[in-house]
Amino acid sequence: MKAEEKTLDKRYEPGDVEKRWVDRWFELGLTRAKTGSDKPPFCMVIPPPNITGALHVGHALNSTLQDILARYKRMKGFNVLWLPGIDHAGIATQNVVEKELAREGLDRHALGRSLFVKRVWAWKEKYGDTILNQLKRLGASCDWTRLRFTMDEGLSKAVREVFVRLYSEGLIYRGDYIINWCPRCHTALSDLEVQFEETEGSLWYMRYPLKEPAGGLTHLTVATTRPETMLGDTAVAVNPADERYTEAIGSKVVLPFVDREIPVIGDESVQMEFGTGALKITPAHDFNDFDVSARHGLPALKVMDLSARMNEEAGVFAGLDRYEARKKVVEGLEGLGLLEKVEPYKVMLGECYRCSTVVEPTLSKQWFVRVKPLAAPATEAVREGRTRFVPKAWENTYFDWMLNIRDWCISRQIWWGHRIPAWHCLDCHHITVSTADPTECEKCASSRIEQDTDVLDTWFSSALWPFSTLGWPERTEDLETFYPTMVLSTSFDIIFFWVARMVMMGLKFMGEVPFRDVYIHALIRDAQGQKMSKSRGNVIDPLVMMDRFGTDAFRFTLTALAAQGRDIRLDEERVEGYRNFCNKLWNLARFTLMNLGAGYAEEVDPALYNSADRWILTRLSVCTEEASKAIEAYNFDDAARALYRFVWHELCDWYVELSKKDLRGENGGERRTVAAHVLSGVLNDTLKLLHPFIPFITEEIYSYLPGSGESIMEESWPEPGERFTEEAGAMENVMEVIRAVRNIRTEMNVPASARLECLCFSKDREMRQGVALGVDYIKVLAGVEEVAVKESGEKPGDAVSALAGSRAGGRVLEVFVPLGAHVDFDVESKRLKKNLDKVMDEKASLEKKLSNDGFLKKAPEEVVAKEREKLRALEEKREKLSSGLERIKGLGEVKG
RNA sequence: GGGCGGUUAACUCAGCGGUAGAGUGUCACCUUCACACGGUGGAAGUCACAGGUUCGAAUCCUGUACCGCCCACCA
Repeated sequence: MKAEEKTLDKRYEPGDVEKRWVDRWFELGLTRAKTGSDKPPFCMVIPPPNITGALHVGHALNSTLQDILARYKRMKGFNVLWLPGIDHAGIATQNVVEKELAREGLDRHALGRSLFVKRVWAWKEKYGDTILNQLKRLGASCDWTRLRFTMDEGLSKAVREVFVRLYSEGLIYRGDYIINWCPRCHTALSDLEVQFEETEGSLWYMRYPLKEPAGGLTHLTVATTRPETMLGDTAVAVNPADERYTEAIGSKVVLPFVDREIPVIGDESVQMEFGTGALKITPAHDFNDFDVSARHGLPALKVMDLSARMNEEAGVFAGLDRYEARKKVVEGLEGLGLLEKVEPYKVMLGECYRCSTVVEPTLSKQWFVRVKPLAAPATEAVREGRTRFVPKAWENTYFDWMLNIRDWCISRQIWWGHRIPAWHCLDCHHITVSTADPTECEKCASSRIEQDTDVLDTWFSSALWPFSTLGWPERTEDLETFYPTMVLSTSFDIIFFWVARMVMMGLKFMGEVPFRDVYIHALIRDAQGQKMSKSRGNVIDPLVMMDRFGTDAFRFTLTALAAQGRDIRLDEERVEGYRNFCNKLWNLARFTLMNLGAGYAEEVDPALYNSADRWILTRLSVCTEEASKAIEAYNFDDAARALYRFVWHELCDWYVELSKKDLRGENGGERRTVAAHVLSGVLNDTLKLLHPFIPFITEEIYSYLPGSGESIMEESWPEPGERFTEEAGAMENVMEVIRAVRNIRTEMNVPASARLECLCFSKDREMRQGVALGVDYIKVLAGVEEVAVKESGEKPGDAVSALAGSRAGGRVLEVFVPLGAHVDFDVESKRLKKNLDKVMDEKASLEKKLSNDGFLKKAPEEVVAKEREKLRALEEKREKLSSGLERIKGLGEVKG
């Protein structure tokens, strides 16, 4: 891969380079974690993407940030294990395969369970690694040899072990409860799998006649958003404190259509102000009603089947879909004169997170995890800081949820997933729960046993991810070495689904938190701030971005935008900007390589460094420290920005320009050698610093550098080097002069051909000396032919056509440009006037401040001193400006 | 109904007690031997609004407005 004589293209073309390095890293085994390493361990588990998934920007961001950590820690000398994996994604995958079957005119019932499951496995073999390849393409430096799948053998074992242990401790139970039912997927859903959508609905006021008049009432009017559920009503509830209905409590109403007599009960949960203050109770189809009925020992009556069609209990409505039934019920009531009124009303409708079908709360026999006993230690762990959220604000979200947590419905009526390890005895109905498949009932020894048909919620296996992937329940070396993991990086929307449950399970089964830090990254929106969604058509496809701008550019964009606690608005233009940055880096490398040539030396005596060398080395040292600190604090955006600024605005804009003469050999062979050495050294370190962010281009460039190893991944992370503060400061002053002269040049329309002489004044001796050292640089970079550095107060003599004041290190530095050039007096005097006005303003406010007793007394001394110094400087500046203005006026008149 | 976050240059965002910063865009000039995916220079902001704390507030506190998210069983 070395290309001694190869000349690099002017533009960096990412395509081939990226492919080549993905393969190369794998060949070299550089991303593999070592067993029995004496390096300190650093482990992260990847949030396993769904096998049905394709890489979206969220994955791209999260994986990029984790990759930065992994690469950084590796270079820092850690034994890094970034463990990859994929999730079997129960319902999602089943849906995909069912759709495939539908295209063939089949359905899963036609196939039968075992064939269907085989079919899903086949699908997984074929398409399951799509997203993994996309992650590889993104540069994710996972240990791909340790890839895990939530349904592989080891993990399935862990799932059974956990289920059995929780069951035997009474933390898993089976029972009839009201759950969220998806009538399309035909399965129960956990609370979290239901998404609420505000929908325009109606509030129907319906009259239920009282069996016998009570307290002057002949009927009760109830308000409901779901008239069809009245068929399953088993009571009407009113608030016992509601005087309107006091006498009705204890009496009965007759339910229309079905002529069922149901009691009127008193329950404090009823809001008197809402509707009529009378609430119909449908225990089998409403969460709240279920609770009320439980308090009063009421029966529950299901009136819908698994597809949300009305069942035989619904009498004449049987067989109708719930919405048709709603229409018919309303019409029927109207016919009976029992519909009092209808009001428009906004309802929050629960929808299935997979298929958006409106969920039907249904009474059903399901398996549950009793979470309260698990939640308590999980809350405690975060409170004690054993697990830390970054940004910390998310801890409150976590606590809130833990506090109000409800039992977790873990059974799903689908076929794809971990089947529940419970066997029902057909003779004695005992349930045998076991890690190994039993052959007989553990109670009556009957061999007539059947395994429960339900599978577990996908998140059940995900909850074990941090230890199941490391080999648990075996006590493997990986488990010993890498648990607890160091960081979990994920998005806020799965704090409940996943993070909280991992903490609970980790504490329960490992006795230790699963990770030290939880980094919650930003949510990516489109350029308009809209959430990306297929229906909006505003999805930015990471693969397209990577094709068009290169993976590095895309990664760098995501990183630079990843400020903590804030959403990201992703705009293509940003990616383009960072693509340009990559190109800039590429050309910096080209320039460096072009200049290494014969004079290049590996070692150079530091005593030979000049001011520019020492300046850039100092800046590099500062940048190194900034980047390291920022990564450690998860401020990836700060790190990216610091590096961007350093590369472009310090290294390229200044050092490269400052060193050009040296590199051309115009200042002798020694200078040439030293400059080449410094430039290539700085580039080398810069590449290392950038590598975690933009791995491909840095590897590629690194491979061309003399003395480079097989991969930049094996290099150590740079430590901040020696800083030459004073000399770097002097260099900054020189740069200030250069900028000032350039400024004058442009603003005064000084033609390139004009001879420019420059006079620099300062009272400060050190500054004068510093600038004097940079005279050569000023000449070259500002295009000035003569430079003189004088003590302030000396007469500028005849060189009075113009001047510019500029601040440098809090002191005023002046640059006089002599006659000889064409000078536009009009423009110049305007500029001076403007500057003067600005200075006067600043001065006025400073004077006010300094005449303020409070300020003088309370502000720290150094602040006051600083302000005094500033005022003095301003005063000087003002004098120069006004005298300059006077002189220009005079000249203008003479000339005119 | 609770809770959280946002409001800074045309756009996207940093800054979070000492009178404003970046990138993109824009304007002018530059086909200079790393790069026009480039260079140099410029213009551009009462830091949402109103009060308060402070010698001093974009920055802290209290309200208001508008945007966005999360949670919640008023049917």
